[in-house]
Amino acid sequence: MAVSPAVSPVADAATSKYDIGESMCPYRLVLEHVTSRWGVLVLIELLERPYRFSELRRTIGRVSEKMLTQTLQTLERDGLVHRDAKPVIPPRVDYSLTDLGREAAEQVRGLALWTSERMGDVEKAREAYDARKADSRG
Amino acid sequence: MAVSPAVSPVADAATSKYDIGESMCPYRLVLEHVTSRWGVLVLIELLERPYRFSELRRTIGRVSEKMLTQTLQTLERDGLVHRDAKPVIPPRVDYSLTDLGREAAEQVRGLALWTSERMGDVEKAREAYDARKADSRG
DNA sequence: CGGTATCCCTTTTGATACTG
DNA sequence: CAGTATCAAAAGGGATACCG
Repeated sequence: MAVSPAVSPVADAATSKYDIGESMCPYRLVLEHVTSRWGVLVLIELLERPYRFSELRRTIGRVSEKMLTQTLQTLERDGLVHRDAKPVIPPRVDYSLTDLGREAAEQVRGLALWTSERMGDVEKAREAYDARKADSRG
Repeated sequence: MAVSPAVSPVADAATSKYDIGESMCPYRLVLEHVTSRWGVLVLIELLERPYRFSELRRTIGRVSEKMLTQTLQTLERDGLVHRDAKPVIPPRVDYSLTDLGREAAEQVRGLALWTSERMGDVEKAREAYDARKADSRG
């Protein structure tokens, strides 16, 4: 790749008509990083303890190498995750939360915890909603 | 549309090779709804007060009608948002949080608040990261 | 092992036009 | 006003191959 993206490690798209990405308030961007599909899970797992790359991959499950790499790099760039690459063979890289990352992860965990606690209520609401819909359609 | 989607108000894609969507644990789904790009913003705004559809649209800014509709319907189905459609002409629809939605919104607001407070630290981390990268590339 | 580079399909999002 | 329908663009995400 010629020019440094410097924005996010998304490698593919070389062309983008307009870069909404960085032009939106930067605060929204961080929020999207920590609430991203894999960001949420990575932060919560790392709250438990440090993890190696493939250990994290196994724990989260069904995440591709590419997405995990991308997620970790984004979080590292935001200063939430610390990457510790040991110069050994075979390579060993440990990921852990920074102090900043721990704060973020705790917020995220709060949300995740609330979700699992209230899951039952949500499912009941969904059933009621679907029943109302089915009813109104005859 | 022939068959009822009943899953999510995503209208377009009639075909999907495999439905990962609903096969993942339902808890993850709720989490994705409340942390979704527009879900976060809708919940936070509604925490302030009830809003009408287009009022919400203007307040959030740069959200398409389609996405706002979709987001609101998803949150309504999950029992987080209450939709009050008055049978008047022109139509008037007010959206507000349910008790469950208020709890969710408070969690989300906590995260958003943290993000805006720590934004400075994140930006410093990014600069440091980019500098390290630029440096290591010569 | 821990990545990076590509290719290509899927899902999401937005613009636009239209309806009750 | 508050949506729905449709289409095209963009982003997300996975499979594979390869490198240090």
